[in-house]
Amino acid sequence: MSSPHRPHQNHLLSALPAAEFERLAPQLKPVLLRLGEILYEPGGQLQHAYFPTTAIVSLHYVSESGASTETAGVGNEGMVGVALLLGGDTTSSSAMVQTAGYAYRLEARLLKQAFDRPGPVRDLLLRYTQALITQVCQTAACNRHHSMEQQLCRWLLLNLDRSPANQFIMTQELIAGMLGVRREGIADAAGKLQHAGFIRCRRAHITVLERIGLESRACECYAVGKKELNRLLPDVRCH
Amino acid sequence: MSSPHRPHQNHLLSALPAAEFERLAPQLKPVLLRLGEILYEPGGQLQHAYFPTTAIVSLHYVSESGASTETAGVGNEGMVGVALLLGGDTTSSSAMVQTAGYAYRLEARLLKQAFDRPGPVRDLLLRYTQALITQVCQTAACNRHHSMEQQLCRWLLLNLDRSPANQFIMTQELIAGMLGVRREGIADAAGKLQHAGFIRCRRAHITVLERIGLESRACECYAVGKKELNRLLPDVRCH
DNA sequence: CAGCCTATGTGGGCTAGCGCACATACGGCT
DNA sequence: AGCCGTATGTGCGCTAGCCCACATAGGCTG
Repeated sequence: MSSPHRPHQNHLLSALPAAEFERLAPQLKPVLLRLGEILYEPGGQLQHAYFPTTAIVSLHYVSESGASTETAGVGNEGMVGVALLLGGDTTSSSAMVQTAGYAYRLEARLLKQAFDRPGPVRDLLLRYTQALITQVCQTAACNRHHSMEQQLCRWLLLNLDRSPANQFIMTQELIAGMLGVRREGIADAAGKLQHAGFIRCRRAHITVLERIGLESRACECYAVGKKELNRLLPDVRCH
Repeated sequence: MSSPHRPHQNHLLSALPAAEFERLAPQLKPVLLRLGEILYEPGGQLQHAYFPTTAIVSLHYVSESGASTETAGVGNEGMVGVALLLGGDTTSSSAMVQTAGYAYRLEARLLKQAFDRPGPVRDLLLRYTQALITQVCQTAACNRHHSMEQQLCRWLLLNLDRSPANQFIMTQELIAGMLGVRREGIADAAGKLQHAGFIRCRRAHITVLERIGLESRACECYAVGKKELNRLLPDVRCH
């Protein structure tokens, strides 16, 4: 059956050996995440971890002045709530739902329990943590050196990989907020990509027409990051 | 005795319970790290972890075009080689010695062994990993939103906390390379700070005269990051 | 179908930081 | 002391991205 309620749509879950998966499965609760929903805020206690299937979550760092930047995104390739594994029960980041959809939720206590046992679950989660760190490092470098158009292309591609469709339902303002830039900047960059025929923008919709085009204009960060993810989580199918 | 060869000068090591420390101590080998030495490069196998005492190591992400950015620094508050814990034996970052000094080196195999046993060593290392992630996230946001002068102040303060003295032996060119900006930019920002009387620049030397001044011109990132580090590693004295 | 709210396109002035090109000054060396 | 290599100060033109202000145009609601 093709309901959205299949844990295997999350690549981390599907990479687990059958026995481990069966043990975890009854504890996973499918939840619908709504656009804009905050899964956790800086300083708050994390109650659950989330394994997105169709939802996409954005991890930000929000500075005092209110300016915010996405440090990493999490979709069906990952898990939200790595801080639970690392022992600080809170994070200084916040996690916001960027694309509405489904995720499987696991109670913090149960996650820790699964993680404390040596074995494939722990290994997988640790490797995912490294992949996440890599993504954040890349974002730091990308923020410093690459143009807005390059960053937008990278961002679209990253999220395309996490999406079942080739269309995002999302305002440019929201994207700008994610990347920590001005809306006008995104409008400008998106305009160029649209002229080139790579994407098509309608009100609150962005459709990707030519993926190759985006890849050619993205900075290397996208390709490098994807390669690294595949290296770290080789048993996980990324499309 | 006040030789540089005391593991306790590293805050992670000194935070371990005595019994754990004694177990690890014979496996720690003091090494002198020279300025510019590369501890590991992207893709290379990590052979050792390092616990700096007086040395400071800079973790970078180097992009294809050669442009590089520091994603985090590691001094006596931390450890170089977190990737060993996470299971990818390599990293996509590189680690370079930014301030010459001493560190204690631990073989990768022994580190993993200590980490695999549940207990304080593992908990501490995991929490340190989270602190490191926080630092990288901050760097990403800081790169996006804050001025060069603010970032320079943050960088000086971070490294001051890791230094026994109030002086850095280091060219401005090197600092620029770390931050991923132009040398002239650093010269400019440093010039302003010098005019204000906060620092004093001689050839390849920067002396901090008024720490408070730097704090007032740094972005919030410094204070927030330090607070978070203290929260995550409360048993570790940061001065 | 008409009205309104919100999303997107566009333009003008401004600043930080870049790239380049020198001038200068420090400090180790013979 | 004098030399020379390297570190630092400075200036100029350029561009990306900022802030602000407004024009347009989807698309939902009544």
